[in-house]
Amino acid sequence: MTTIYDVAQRAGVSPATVSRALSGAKGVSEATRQKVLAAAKELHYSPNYIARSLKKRQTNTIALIISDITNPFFTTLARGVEDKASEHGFNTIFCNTDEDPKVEAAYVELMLRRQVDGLLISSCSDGESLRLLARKDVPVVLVDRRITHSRWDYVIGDSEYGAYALTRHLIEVHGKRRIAIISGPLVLSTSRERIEGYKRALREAGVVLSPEYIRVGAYKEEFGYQAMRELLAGSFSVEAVFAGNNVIAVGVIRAARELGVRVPEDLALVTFDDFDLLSALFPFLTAAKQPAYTIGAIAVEMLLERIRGEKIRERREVVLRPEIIIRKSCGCP
Amino acid sequence: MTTIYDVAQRAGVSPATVSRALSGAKGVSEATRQKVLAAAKELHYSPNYIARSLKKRQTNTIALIISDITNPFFTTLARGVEDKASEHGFNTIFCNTDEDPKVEAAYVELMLRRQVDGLLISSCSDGESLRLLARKDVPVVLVDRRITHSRWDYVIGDSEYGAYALTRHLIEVHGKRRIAIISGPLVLSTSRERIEGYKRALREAGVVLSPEYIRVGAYKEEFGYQAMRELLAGSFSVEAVFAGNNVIAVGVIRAARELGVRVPEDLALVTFDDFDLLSALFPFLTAAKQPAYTIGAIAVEMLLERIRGEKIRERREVVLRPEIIIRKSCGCP
DNA sequence: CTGAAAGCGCTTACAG
DNA sequence: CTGAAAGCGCTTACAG
Repeated sequence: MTTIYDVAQRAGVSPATVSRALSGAKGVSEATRQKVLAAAKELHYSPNYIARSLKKRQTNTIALIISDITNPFFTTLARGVEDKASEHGFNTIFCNTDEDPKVEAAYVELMLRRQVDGLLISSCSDGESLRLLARKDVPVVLVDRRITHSRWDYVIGDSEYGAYALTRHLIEVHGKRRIAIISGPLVLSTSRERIEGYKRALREAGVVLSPEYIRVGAYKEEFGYQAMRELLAGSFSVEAVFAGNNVIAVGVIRAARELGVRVPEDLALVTFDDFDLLSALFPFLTAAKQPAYTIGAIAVEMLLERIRGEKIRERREVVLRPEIIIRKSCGCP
Repeated sequence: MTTIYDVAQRAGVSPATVSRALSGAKGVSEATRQKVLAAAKELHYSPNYIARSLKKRQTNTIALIISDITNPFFTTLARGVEDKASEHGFNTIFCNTDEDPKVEAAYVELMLRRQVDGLLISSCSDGESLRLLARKDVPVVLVDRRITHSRWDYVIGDSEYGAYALTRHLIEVHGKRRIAIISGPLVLSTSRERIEGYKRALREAGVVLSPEYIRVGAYKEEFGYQAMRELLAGSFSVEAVFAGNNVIAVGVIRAARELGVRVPEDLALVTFDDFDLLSALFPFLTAAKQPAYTIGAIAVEMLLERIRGEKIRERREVVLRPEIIIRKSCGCP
């Protein structure tokens, strides 16, 4: 491996000068710079960023901790993160927690050891596994899910609004009353806020439902499936379902299909998060589509500001309104 | 930041001993180890992996260079990579090239500077942009796309077989003859091999077509769209289309829809790569589904073997057969 | 079993 | 403008 010393020798200058010339620092004469550049080229010199990172205490790397890159919402968010980060010379390490707080905590610990300059986190807990992070002063921006009692900036979609709009649509346009919600766990802000929005729409319409209509579990396909089966098996005569997110929606559809329940004829369905490609091919699901790419891109910008050490005292809270896309699954033509 | 020196002082031993105790090396007495562990804990010591990487000349990091994480095939492949890599204590840096060789070359260069221990690459060129890599002896495993004249291991799907099976299905089961292919660029092995498979099926069936039925372009939605429009506008009376990959298929469907051409009634469609979620919800597209997750996982294992320096002389060529999933878009009930 | 010392490949005050 | 020197935080022969 050729180092800065080899280049220095070849160019007949000191390593310090090579470093300056290569980094484009000013105090270097043009002649020297050319000599160094030529030597570096001849030797196919490639600087070692690990050494630089150690010295500068900056790695130009950020971590993105999410539940699953395979979830289209996170895929798009991740792309937004990668694009914006690399635009600024940062690379991104991706971590999938599969909604397991233990895995999340382990990844956070590992990323800290790797000296990432900052972290983007969609936490699968209410911050419990992030307690060790709170003690450090490494920059963090929360994405998709906020943690109320933390001081970190966040960029999220407006869950309350999306849920409200979706539920209200079912009530007003389609005259549904018996609307169930199949929600993620209450430790997550998205779940709580979507339930709030759902409740507000019902309240405004004067609909009173048994608590059984609210199913709280996990953002997992299997939970959507189970919950839907239970709802269909019970004597609730559910007319419509609000799936807490796209993964749950998949389970809901599977359950409905198995039981011969047709969507939307027998059961109206609305959901959070869109499936981009699917919707391009088969515009079917009525959904609250969050600006996933933008969430990722904005989060990176905010993180980089913190990394640069810009003095921003207050916690920044960015809440982006989802787009309500009316298609067929709710019963619209 | 607390370092190994702080821990050493606290434990009343030398930094060398701390290093040994923490790394679990053997030559350390149990008593000393406990003292060190206790001191490390009290001080919330977190080892700096950058320093370790510099010394050990190993970063435990690999790079995954693909065209677009947003493409479901690569999303799943990436998940396979991340799972397998982290299982072995490696982290993954993701790079999206958007099929631009310049971007690819820049990423490769950058990853080398970052001292990744190895690279997984789905190259968007025929290796041109990887020329500088060929000179180094950093481990590389090609995924999804092979480069014939290189010495690197690869893990890919069997494009020739998949294309053959798909085309043959159109001919034998549906009696189609006028089958067009909308293919990616010829610099990519996947394109060439899919065209080969397509041609073999036609040849065996004694079908002779004008070269106009073969459209070569890019793995881009826009190209699928344009090519489909041209095919439909011409006097080819195309009965069926083989879309070179999933992205092209999306463009094909958009074009057909715009022109009021129904799939499969007016036009049969088969494609490479499945859309996992979409297919779970709407089983419609007949496709050659490549084992994307497995491709990623196997590629990592092979890469790690190279990184460990295991002496494997020959180039390893893993070709995984895609599953032919017959659904409705080809005309099957 | 333990420690002193060198070194991984850079950057950057400090002098001149 | 240029160089000698120190140091980033580890690991690991080499001694003892």
